[in-house]
Amino acid sequence: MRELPKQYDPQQVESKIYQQWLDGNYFHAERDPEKKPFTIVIPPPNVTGQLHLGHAVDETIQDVLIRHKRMKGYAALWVPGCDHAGIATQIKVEEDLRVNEGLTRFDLGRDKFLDRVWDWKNKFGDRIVTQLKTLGSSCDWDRQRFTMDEGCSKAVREVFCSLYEKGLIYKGKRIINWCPHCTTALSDAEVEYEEKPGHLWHLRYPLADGSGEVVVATTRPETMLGDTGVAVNPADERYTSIVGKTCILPLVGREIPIVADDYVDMAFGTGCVKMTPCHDPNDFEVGLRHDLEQILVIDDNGCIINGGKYNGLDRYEARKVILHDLEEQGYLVKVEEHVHNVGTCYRCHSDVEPLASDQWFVKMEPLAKEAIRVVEDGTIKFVPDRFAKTYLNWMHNVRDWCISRQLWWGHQIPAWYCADCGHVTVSREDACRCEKCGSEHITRDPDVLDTWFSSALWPFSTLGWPEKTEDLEYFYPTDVLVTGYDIIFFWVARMIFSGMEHMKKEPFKTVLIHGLIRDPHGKKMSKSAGNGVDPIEMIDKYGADALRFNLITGNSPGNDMRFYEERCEAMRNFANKLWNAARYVMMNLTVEKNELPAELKLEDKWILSKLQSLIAEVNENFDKYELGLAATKIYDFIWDSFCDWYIEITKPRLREGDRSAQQVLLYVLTDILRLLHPFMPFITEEIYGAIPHEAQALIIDRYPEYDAALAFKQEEADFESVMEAVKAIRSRRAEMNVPPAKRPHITIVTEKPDVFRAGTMYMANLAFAGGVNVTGETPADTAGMVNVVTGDASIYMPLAELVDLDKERARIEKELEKARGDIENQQKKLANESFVSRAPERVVAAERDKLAKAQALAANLEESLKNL
RNA sequence: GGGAGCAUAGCUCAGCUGGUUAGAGCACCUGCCUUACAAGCAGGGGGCCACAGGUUCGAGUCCUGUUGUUCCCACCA
Repeated sequence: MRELPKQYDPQQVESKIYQQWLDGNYFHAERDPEKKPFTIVIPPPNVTGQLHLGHAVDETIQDVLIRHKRMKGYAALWVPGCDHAGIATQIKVEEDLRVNEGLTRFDLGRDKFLDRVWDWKNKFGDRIVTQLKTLGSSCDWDRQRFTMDEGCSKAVREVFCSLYEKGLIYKGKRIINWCPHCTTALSDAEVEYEEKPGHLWHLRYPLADGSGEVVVATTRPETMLGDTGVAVNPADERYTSIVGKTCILPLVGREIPIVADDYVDMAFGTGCVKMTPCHDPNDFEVGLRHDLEQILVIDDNGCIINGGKYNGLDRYEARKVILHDLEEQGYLVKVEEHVHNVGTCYRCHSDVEPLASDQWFVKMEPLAKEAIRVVEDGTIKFVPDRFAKTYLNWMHNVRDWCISRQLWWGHQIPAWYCADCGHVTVSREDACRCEKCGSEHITRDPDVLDTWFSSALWPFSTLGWPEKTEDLEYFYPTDVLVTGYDIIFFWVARMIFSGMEHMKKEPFKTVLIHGLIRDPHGKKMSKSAGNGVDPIEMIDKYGADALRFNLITGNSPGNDMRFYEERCEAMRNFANKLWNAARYVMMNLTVEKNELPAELKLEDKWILSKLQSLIAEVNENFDKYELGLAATKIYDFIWDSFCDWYIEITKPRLREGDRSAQQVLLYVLTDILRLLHPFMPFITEEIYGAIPHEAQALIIDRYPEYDAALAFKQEEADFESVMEAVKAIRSRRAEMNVPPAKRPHITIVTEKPDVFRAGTMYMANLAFAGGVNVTGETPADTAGMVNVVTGDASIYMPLAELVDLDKERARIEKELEKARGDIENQQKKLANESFVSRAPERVVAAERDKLAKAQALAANLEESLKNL
């Protein structure tokens, strides 16, 4: 046993405790045939990123789950690791190059640039790991992985080749989303749409035969340079006569056909649509149906090409010039205000340019089938389940996944092109010759794969796949995946179909979704808005336990929450409260073993019984992933039941050296530490180490289970009668401004004298009594005494000099009136035949109790009034 | 256009399968440095649970609609 300092100092404790856990190797999960496995893989944070509050919530939830299961006796494995984060990391390194050396990646060349990125990764890769440790994460660091380590890279290669062989990966020319700033293709999921005010320009295209004109409406006039047709709806009678004719594209002079296609909405604009097959997905499709020419007019950097005098202009610059020219030459009919959705890059928020490009795709339809099935049939559950709908809706409408990225940082696509025969060799080993013609004139595809391609394999690649490892055998499928709702499409969906395709087994059984952390005004936290809160700063200030408790409580599953620093402070106070409660118990401790005494007093049974209810509820909450509720209940029990009542009650017993009180205090405190440990691991471990304990460390101690032998329902109710009396006395004294030093001898009149006699010892402390007399009969002379009444007791206090008789009478009458009202309500309710017959028995019984109590209270009040 | 969430005390939010008197933190008022804790203790004020219907013996909780608000998805130029 050690002395504990008066104030809890997380700074001193946390790093020390974390080191103890590491030294004890407690985070390491062994495959144990005697134990059930419980596995979580971490959503890998960006390797060069920094911990933000979003991570903090995510990791805290996972750590709570892992610690709980570990204490429950599972082989609990939490696999940590980082993501190489293709675009994000490459952009950072390029930016660094540009600022410090004035160079681009092309100046360095691919190999040298990649060396730089690896340097960067090695320099900053530890930062986020260190930060995870600060938070208390009990990851199995022996199993730490990286999406570009050897094993994960092998998994990526295997998956690519296997999908290619099955015909589920193909290369083709499609309209893809292109970010001109990141100069790479993006998947549909990586485009964020923003509503922006714009214009609808109506342009005049003269018919080639001089018989008239068509007017088309567009939001992007610069794309007209790539127009190769005009489309109208076949059912649109206004235009039937011109279908098949041609018109002349203004400024360019190209003769383009007018075609009829169902795609066109007759009601929108003029009903005539200009077709730009290379820069609009719909036009692309229409173009294929009508064999329209494809002319790419915007290049990788967002500048005009194949556009004559406009070549080289930025797309928005070109828009101005082209509009000017159109107007000048009389082709601009009118301009309307028009709000429309503009796709932006999720990394840099530049406007995405749709353009036709040769890219690699994953064919989604066959893969989606299984991914839909396992969620629909409940093999994989979403918590809260409404997110299953979000997921299914997306999966049902999913389109092929563009997986090639024009970057250097990532898994390079294992495809080689033959210069001689044109064959594409896709291979698990690096190819030196064309597999078809044997030519050595082959070049590797320079592109890399989408970052999410490798993270999609994370649940099994981290366990050793494609090797058949024992870890994979034992720990897969994983149990819970914890993540924010914002990456369901990016990651969760892709892990599910990947798991089903390559493992033939779901990657996890439960997807636990949480909301986003917002600032106190409800705004999204971001670096650019400058409203981000650094979790490390909060940990320095209030301790990791306080931050964790803040993040885990006060919100409901799947909903966003606002971050208030004051709540960290409140949780720090809670930690301190626990600290001092423990300190107090220890100061009075002479017993050396945690065991309950042979004889329990009323209040002992009360707290033990309350503890059992808590244990049962917390375990239930855990089963339903209601972590916030569990945490709140533990908080309430510690602060209210344990500190404010039980500790206060046992003070006189401790003063007298009562060992049984010590034993109960130690017993309850120990269970409290166990219950709270997953949420506040540091302080609980620290206290545990200072009191008599059996396990080597709290982290591997058992989690409390409900013990029916310690549930004393009758005593619990009895003691609450005493509590009620205490509260009533305190309340009266406060109303009357009785100074604390004034301690009258009180008389308790009750029909349960045994119950109240058991409480006389601590009445002095709790209710400021100079002495207590418990009797069955009202004292003979109660004149001028202050009388406080509860359902089970009528208490008399000789405070005559402080009493204003009129006020007193008015107060009692008011209470009486309320009691009578209650009685009337209860009687009415119980007289209702359908209530008595239909409501469950316990509810009816409760109503009867309530009636009896109100009646007793009323009787006591009447008596009180009479004696005034 | 489709879908989802939210609306409860001055503020931010809990309230788990419908069941006593709707809770917490912060803020506010009163009294206390009572030998674990002033990062504390005791007491207190403050709520037509958005609105309108419905189901039920009973609705903050379930259903329908309305209003407000936030978000996601979608190829209307």
